[in-house]
Amino acid sequence: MKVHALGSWEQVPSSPSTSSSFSSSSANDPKRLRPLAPRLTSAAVSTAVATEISAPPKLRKSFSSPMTAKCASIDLDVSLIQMQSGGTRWNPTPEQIKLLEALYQGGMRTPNPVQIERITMELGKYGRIEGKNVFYWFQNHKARERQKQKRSELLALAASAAPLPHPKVQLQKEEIKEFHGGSCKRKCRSWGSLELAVEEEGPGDRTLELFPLHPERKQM
Amino acid sequence: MKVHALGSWEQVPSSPSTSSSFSSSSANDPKRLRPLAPRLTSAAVSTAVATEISAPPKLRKSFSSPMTAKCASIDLDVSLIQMQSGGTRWNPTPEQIKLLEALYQGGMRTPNPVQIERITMELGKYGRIEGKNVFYWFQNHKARERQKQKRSELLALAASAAPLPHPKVQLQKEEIKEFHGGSCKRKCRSWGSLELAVEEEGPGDRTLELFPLHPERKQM
DNA sequence: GCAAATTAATGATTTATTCAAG
DNA sequence: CTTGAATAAATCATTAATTTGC
Repeated sequence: MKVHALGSWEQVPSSPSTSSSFSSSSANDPKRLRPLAPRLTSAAVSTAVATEISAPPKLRKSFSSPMTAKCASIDLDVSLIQMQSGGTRWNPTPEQIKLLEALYQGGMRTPNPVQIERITMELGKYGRIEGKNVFYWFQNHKARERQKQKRSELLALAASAAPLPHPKVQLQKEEIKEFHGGSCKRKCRSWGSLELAVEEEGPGDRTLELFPLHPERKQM
Repeated sequence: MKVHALGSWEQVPSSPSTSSSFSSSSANDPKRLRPLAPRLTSAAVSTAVATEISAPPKLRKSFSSPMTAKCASIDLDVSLIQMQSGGTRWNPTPEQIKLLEALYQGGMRTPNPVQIERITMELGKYGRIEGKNVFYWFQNHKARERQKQKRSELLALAASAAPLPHPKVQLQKEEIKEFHGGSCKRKCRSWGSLELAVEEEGPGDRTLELFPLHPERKQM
């Protein structure tokens, strides 16, 4: 068995089983393409999810342990298998989230590899999880907490120093919700026309630059 | 994919939240300050390396030393040596750079794991190199070429005193949809740039994501 | 009630910035 | 100053929530 050790990103398998990982290139080429397989129906999804949660160690074997390769040539196959087996993204269980948040609360922000491994193992008790999920969780959580902080600061600022009837502040959805005191739960589409001169819409809106040069070359 | 390994997680508390090892880590969250990275002691390094976990999103193969072309147990030693030797960063030889630039010139931007491995092997003939070096090189080169491009565009613009080449207009959701005619749903961000418009590669190309090698530097 | 349609939340990727060695 | 390395910010994409029309 070879084990390469530790090289930078490599993880050392305790058994010869894995390693390849290249496969992880989960979504390989069809990067942006809509999944060939039509989206699962909600029923199917529910079932799948439920099953998965209740029986973590079972599903998707190929996804979690592609045993092959250490040679590039095989990776392709692995990728295919992996894709077919329906690689779904990690969906944290309440227990997992609880623990992660506790750690974050405790001050953890960017756990090192050793810490990540420990956390992964601990969380593995509650459901399938990988180190990268933990890593990503901290990255995202940290970033989003920052955003929240920044926004609330802005909000406070706009509120305190607002001689203007309609402060020109770009509010985020959550803030708008907050602002309206929860009386208007959603229906964001119409929020823009409420008393607040908020013109922001859904998450799909963005500032775009016109004149795409070769849009057809991207994705398709 | 998966694996885990070495980490010995002795004594697994059933109530993780109290695990001292967890919270102990990064108690500080220096917002912007980047702590001086104290040089790791060899002992620390060994430990870190030995338990490196990494489940980097993509790239997981052992992109390590050149000399272990096919797999090997030597990787460990090389890594250690490299790290212990004062953590010198990769210093590309002229031959290596020449080849990399040739590849870039040929259109390569974000080589996939397989490609990276091949490149690493090839470049290994001229000097020590790891997959991550190749990865970083492409990332940086791409980014810096972009900066250069942007700067020169700005200069040209200032010189000609011409109006903005790409007027930014805030489109509404519906307009965006209409504008794109549904052929390209998203991914509009880089359209404004000439260079970027053509940079995309074939369907087989994948991007690699890095896993922080020494996150502990932030925390200590 | 229910299932399609919408919207919000968030996992995963990519790009921009920053740090610091040489 | 150049550039390898690393992190943060922005973005993309999928899943869960919620709403809506029947």
